[in-house]
Amino acid sequence: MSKQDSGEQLLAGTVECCSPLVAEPLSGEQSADLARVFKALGDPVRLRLLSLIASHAGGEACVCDLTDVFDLSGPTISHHLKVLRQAGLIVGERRGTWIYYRVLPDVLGRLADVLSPTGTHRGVGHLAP
Amino acid sequence: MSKQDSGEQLLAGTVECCSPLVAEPLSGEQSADLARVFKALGDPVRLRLLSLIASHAGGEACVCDLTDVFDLSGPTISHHLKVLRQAGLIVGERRGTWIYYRVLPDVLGRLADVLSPTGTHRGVGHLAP
DNA sequence: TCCTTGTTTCGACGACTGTCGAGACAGAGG
DNA sequence: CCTCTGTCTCGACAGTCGTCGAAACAAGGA
Repeated sequence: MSKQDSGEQLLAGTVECCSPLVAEPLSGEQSADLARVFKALGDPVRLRLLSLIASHAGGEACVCDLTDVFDLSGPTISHHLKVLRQAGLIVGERRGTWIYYRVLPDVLGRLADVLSPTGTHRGVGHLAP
Repeated sequence: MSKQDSGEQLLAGTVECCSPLVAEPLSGEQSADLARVFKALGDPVRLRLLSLIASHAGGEACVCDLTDVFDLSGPTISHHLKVLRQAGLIVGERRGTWIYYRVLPDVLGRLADVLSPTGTHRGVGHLAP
């Protein structure tokens, strides 16, 4: 356990399948990978954390900003941040006393692609050049 | 309780918020509604069911087609279909002996919108003919 | 050095979820 | 009428999840 987390950013890589849900049946492996990310999004607190971080000035927010928004204990917020981190949706970076979290936009774009009926989600055109 | 299910298609209506996650912080209510739908998508079996239905010929599939794909009992498949139904993602219609399920494309499009970094998901212009 | 503040990890608890078998309901066809 | 097939509902069970308090770790300042 020399690293910070176990499988930190693994999921972000696996959700690279760009065929939309409605076009062809998902394989067992694809659906398992996607489900992991959707499960991370399937909690109101995590969803709000994600949007708070993403919409914060500079695209990043420190934990101290996030804790005050909810009526939840610090450890609980930390737990949700860890889940989002392990899903490859956010990354944290320590700068001095505080830790700043930032959203990895590619994964969101790919998820949007999968959900889109057409699969044509322009705006993330530069994800795999 | 004269209807088939309790809150069958309620969620489909509430997920009409089109401001993307990354643009502004989600309210508590918005995040709760979105989380319900994402939670429904947060299971590999349900994700696969959804794509099997959506990609099936004619845009619909009967339960008998879906059951054979998985190593799961009938009641379990029925349970997952109910969850997808209650999330407003699919609808079922009985025709003779079999029950056919169909995907409601609007919700998927709106979810794609929310996840998209730009929020520009064209293709949902003609959702209510 | 010690102390204070910010953040995470560790156990523990109740609540929810996925799965199953048994049984009930709905149509079709004798 | 009865029977057969397809689908759903009902309980029950193990496993997972969200939450908390206590404690540990990290960095800065007196």
